[in-house]
Amino acid sequence: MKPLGRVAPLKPDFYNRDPRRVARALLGKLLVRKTPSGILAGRIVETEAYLGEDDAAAHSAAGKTARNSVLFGPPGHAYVYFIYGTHYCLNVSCLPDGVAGGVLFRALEPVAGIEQMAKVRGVDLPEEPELRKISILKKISSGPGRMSEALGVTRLRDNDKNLTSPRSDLRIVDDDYRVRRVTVSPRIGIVKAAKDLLRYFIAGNPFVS
DNA sequence: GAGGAGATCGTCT
DNA sequence: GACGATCTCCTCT
Repeated sequence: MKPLGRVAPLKPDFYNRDPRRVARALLGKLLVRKTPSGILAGRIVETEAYLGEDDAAAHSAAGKTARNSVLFGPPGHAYVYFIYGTHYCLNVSCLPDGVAGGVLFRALEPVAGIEQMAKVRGVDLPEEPELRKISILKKISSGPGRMSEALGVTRLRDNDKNLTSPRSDLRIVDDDYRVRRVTVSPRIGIVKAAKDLLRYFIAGNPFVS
């Protein structure tokens, strides 16, 4: 396995299909951020699919605006939005240029740069690895706002970034991790289309939000 | 551990 | 002018 910063990102074709399939396929992949002080990475353990103009809960439901235009663009681009006056959430666009759709990243299992991510999150991480309980590690990147802060994702910095470019400092890579079982449930925190089973997570993974 | 309220601002009505 | 694809802190148990 090459160093994480040198592994090629997933290609546009991976995202050029139904968001439900992308959301499921993204589980187990690594979300990687390259920074001057090192690599930050987490395994994707929880996602949600947003289907586009037919999905009442999706930002793209009311049509294209300046805010959501990335969702209508080519596949594999980052859609970052600001919510509740405090948090950023990261999505990736799906389907061909001109067709809306995306996948929200909801939780990561920290893999690399754990100390650096804990620091920016304000999480007090014990020196001794055996004292780093799951309950502490979960505070780093379990939840859409938390994982965005851990990786330094902002709208200004990352919105519309091409995650499939070899030059991108934010990318998704496959390290051949095999997901055993996926569970599906309703999406979190929405009112419209609240019953649709469009949330996907790795069964039994403790870092699910 | 559970539940409730406040934070805080860009976006759309 | 209302509200949201959330998180944290505080209180009560």
